Amino acid sequence: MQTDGTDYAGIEGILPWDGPAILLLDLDAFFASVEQLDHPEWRGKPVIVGGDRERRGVVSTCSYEARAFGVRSAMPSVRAARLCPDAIWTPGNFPRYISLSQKVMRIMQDVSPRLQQVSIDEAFLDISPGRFVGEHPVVLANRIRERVAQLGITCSIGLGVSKSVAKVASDRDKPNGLTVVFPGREADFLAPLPVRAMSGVGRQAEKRLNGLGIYTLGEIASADEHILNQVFGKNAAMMRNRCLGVNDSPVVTDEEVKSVSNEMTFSSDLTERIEIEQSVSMLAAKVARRLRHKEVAGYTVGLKVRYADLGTAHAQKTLDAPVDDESEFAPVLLGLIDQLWQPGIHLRLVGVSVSSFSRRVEQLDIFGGQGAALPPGKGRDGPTSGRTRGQAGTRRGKGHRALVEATDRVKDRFGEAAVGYGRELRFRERDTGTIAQKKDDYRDPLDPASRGGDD
DNA sequence: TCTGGGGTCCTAGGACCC
DNA sequence: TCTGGGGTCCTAGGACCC
Repeated sequence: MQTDGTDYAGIEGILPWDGPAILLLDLDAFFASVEQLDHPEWRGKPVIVGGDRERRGVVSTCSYEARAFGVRSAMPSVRAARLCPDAIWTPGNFPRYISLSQKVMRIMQDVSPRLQQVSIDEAFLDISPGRFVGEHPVVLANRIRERVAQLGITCSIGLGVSKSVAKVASDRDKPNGLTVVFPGREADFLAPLPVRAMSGVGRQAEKRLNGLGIYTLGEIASADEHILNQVFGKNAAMMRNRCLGVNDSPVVTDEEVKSVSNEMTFSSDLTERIEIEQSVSMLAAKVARRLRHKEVAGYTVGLKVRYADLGTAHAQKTLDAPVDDESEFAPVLLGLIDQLWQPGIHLRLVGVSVSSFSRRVEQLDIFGGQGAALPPGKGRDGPTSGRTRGQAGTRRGKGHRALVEATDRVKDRFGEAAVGYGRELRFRERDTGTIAQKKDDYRDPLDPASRGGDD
């Protein structure tokens, strides 16, 4: 156990903990650790998850053995391959990661219900002594660490009086570390650390702070107000408080999703309008399917592109009704292409998003759902009427909606590649070449004529 | 070194309304 | 007739996080 400098080992049950106790758990090199757990022959060796050593892409996660060669997350795959030529590369197994992540989250929830999952491998837990929690925070942190270890992976934990202290603490001792900052010791713990150690200080802010002669969190804490305003804008006071270690935002459970997006970088740039339209249609179908899975629909659709020079641009449009069906919003996206692209321009990435999941519909629904602006079919048709699910599709009638839902079910059972509308399928043939190869055993489960004789 | 993919939040200008 | 100011929505871009 690392602490703020005092040797607290062995006295955790004796020294009382005054005030809030927030824990941050971070799974060590999570994806790579799971791969080493599942492939014993990879243990002790450099493993890289993500990317592809020959193609455009970056490292998602790498094992500690690979880090010894200088490989890091977000590093271009080509560079990682040069630094560590003998690494084992794997594309990753996301269903497996999700399942293991859920087990970790359940372990944490056994300790306290006040869990805030930040990402697949990271979560805050409020273990303040009181209503839900009786035991000493350090005892609980150690118990969580032991139970996670029983799953075959390790985690690093930071414990302190606030989320930002816990977060910074969790980074101090990796992997498999526990760093405790006892109440009252926050300022001393944070002061000597470089500005980048604080969450919310990225490359740009670091550069500006350094330019103003500020290098440590302690210097942020004591900087002039106008200096901090210059760098952090309206967040200036919050950042100073974070650097002092005083309480910041609470642990928030059940945060709702605000947007859903998918994007794709192509192995070679897109130059033709038809290719761009096909990619937009394919991404729209993916986003729509995720929206339906989450049972949300959004008013705003967005198109994003990245040019050959890596500059990006966006265009968006807000619709009159929320959408979760690509046949409703893909045409809008196709119309946005002209704002971002002209013949002769090379695109290396295309992205599609849907956001603004709830707005005036709910407000109008409070008064009976009879607003003139609402398309037919909206109103009090059940507990989900306020959530916008299925509303966009009603304009096309029940038959279309039924087809969409049947298609979703087929994809749930047979995978994403099993079904595709014309455009989407042609695009995949062209981009990957894999669908074409698989054509021999391709069966459209919705079309009896193409069904095999195996049932 | 030549940069993925999924997100959240903030800023700032313009349109529009009162 | 040419004007203030506040509020909200929409849009585009960018910083930051994992």
